[in-house]
Amino acid sequence: MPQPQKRIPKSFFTRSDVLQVSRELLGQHLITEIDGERTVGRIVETEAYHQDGDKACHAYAGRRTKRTEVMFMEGGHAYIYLCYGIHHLFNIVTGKADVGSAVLIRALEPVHGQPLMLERRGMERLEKRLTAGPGTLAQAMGIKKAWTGTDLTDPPGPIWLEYGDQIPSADNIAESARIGVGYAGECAQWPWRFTIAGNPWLSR
DNA sequence: CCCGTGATACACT
DNA sequence: GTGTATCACGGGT
Repeated sequence: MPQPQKRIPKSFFTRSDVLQVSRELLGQHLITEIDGERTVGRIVETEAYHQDGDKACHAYAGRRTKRTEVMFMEGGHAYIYLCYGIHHLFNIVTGKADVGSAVLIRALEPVHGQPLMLERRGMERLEKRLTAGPGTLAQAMGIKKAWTGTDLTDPPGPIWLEYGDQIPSADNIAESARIGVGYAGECAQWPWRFTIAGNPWLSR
């Protein structure tokens, strides 16, 4: 028996509805492999960003800069940037080329490689703060800013996504306002944050 | 509540 | 080219 195709294909990410992609990313697995060491996390919290009308989006109104250029790549690429001088934030670009939209991964449930994640975070014991937040999960997974622009669907990459085995039903997906975007005026209140309701690994 | 941290974006020479 | 306000955070008080 051949193994089922587990890696999430490009067609998943190139769809134009970033809200739908954000919802469907819940329950999927984010995987990194560095020097043969693999870490796996189940996505439990996402946020959507889109250039059209969304003032919280770095690509708002089609604004292209050196940093945001990768947001205009075809869906399925990584957009990684440094926030507040310390934290690497990992996003997945969505949609067609030349449209700036992406999904921020905000929290993971550790699935595999917890000892290495703990080491990267300088922690002794498994507790929520290991991966509950976009900056901490990037550190736990060993995500590097140099990976921005990487094609997440092109093996063998250091980072990719696979279908998870526990996908939440629509009833178990909660929507709320995005975190930390108060500067974006009325857009800050849009319910573009998606979580697996009640999951213990959520941020905040 | 407070603040470290450094890249980035953009205004202005 | 240079100055500087800002930031999709996290940890501690």
